[in-house]
Amino acid sequence: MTPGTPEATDTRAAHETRETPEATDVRATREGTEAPEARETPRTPSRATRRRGRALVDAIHDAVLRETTENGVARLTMEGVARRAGTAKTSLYRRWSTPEDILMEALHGAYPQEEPSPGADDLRGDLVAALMLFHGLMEQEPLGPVMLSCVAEASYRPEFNERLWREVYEPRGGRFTATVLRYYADRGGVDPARVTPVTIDVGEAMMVKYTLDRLEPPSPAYVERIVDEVLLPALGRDPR
Amino acid sequence: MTPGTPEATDTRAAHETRETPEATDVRATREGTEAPEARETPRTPSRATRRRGRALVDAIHDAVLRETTENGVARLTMEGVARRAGTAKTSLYRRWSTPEDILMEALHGAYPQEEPSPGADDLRGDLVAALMLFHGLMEQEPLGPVMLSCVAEASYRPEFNERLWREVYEPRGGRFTATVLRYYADRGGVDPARVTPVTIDVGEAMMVKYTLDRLEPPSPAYVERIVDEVLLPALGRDPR
DNA sequence: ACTTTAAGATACGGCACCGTTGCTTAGAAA
DNA sequence: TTTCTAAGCAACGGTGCCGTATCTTAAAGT
Repeated sequence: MTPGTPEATDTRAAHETRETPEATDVRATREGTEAPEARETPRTPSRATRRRGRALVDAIHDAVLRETTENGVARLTMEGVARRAGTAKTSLYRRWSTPEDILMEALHGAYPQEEPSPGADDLRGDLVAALMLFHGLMEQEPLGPVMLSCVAEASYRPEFNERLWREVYEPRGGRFTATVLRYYADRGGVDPARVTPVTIDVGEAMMVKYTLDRLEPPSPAYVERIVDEVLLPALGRDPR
Repeated sequence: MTPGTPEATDTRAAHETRETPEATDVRATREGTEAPEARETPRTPSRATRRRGRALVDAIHDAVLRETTENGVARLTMEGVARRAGTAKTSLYRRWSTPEDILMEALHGAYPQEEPSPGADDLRGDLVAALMLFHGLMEQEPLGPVMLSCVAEASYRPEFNERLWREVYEPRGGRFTATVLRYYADRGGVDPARVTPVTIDVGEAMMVKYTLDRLEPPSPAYVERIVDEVLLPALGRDPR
């Protein structure tokens, strides 16, 4: 207990007074250092309680997602995530070795696993519902922006793209209009020959393009227009 | 053959021996420094000739585009561009203040300004031609990958997105199927009521989605399928 | 109550990039 | 040729992140 230490902040004082073998000279260095002060990322203050296990991991997942929406995948750093989560870098490195590992895990957990459940005999209604499911995904904070950023990153990093498919998309289903199209094709509501890679993709393609251009998902009315003006005609069921 | 190898130091030697007012001590420091050795970015060797004006700017434009294809917009740095262009940071700061400024200028210059020129009376052929124009854009190195990376960056940076539209897309035309659709709508080949934001966008949307998913543009055959299976039906001209 | 485990705080050397400065020198203009 | 302009080189102090190490301490397990 070296006496005479400035009382500083309570928590810090505890560390300042720790005794090391070569206490004297080392402490001299330490007293010279100033408080680091304001950084870029919001610093979550050290809390009274200390989180462990799931609670901590959840907080970190949340932090990595928010970091990504604000800075993008490419600018993710361990320090940033730690700062945002209000934890120590050490706790991150204990479980993961890169920020992207954390992101993948967070995405896997946050990605919704609902599938569209076509029913009745309402092709149009089921298509709209399927696209609205996709819509909900892109609209929901922070998942929507994060997914956009991931798509962006994936566009010039094949390994990242692969990982995204393997660790997020595929394990989580994520077939939207495809489910509906196959359902009706099997039951004669749609000509199976019309269910092609092109027609399967066109609904989501329109949603993605719209969102990339305007930086926000289309309105529900626009989603219906996609179905009426493109999807149904492509299925040979032009409403006009 | 690798640039930056020790014996390439001839040019540097000239600077080592330069005489400064306080020559002695300053040079002492310098002699202590080692050659920087291999960096991340390919270092273009200092050439015999010294480029100026357009030639230099062109080289820098080229460098920024290649940097972007490899690292993405988010990881652009002045040092990286300078290294790649084989020039000095000083020369960059003389003209631009951020790597993105350079990128915008390079894109503006590199973006093709052709417009589809619909002719004859061949709606299908003109649509395919228009999409193939777009296809050529995405396929051509380094423009395609760069545009993808820009789309990615734009997805979480509204100012960047705005700038892209203002400084690249809009001044360079870049209407593809839209031009064709309006042409035929004016001449009765297509019902004007069918030319909507949705139908105008769907061709490009499919191209973009395909490229984002697979990291390469679709084949010409696939482009034709887009026209046959989606675009024409949406225009009320289902080939079946 | 005591022990074990995991979270947290702090520091460290290293590195890449920042934006700037002082200077040399090649190329173009006079 | 000489003069002027712009390109190039090297260095600087500063910052942010890297990955690791050391030590303290709260929380969970016994």
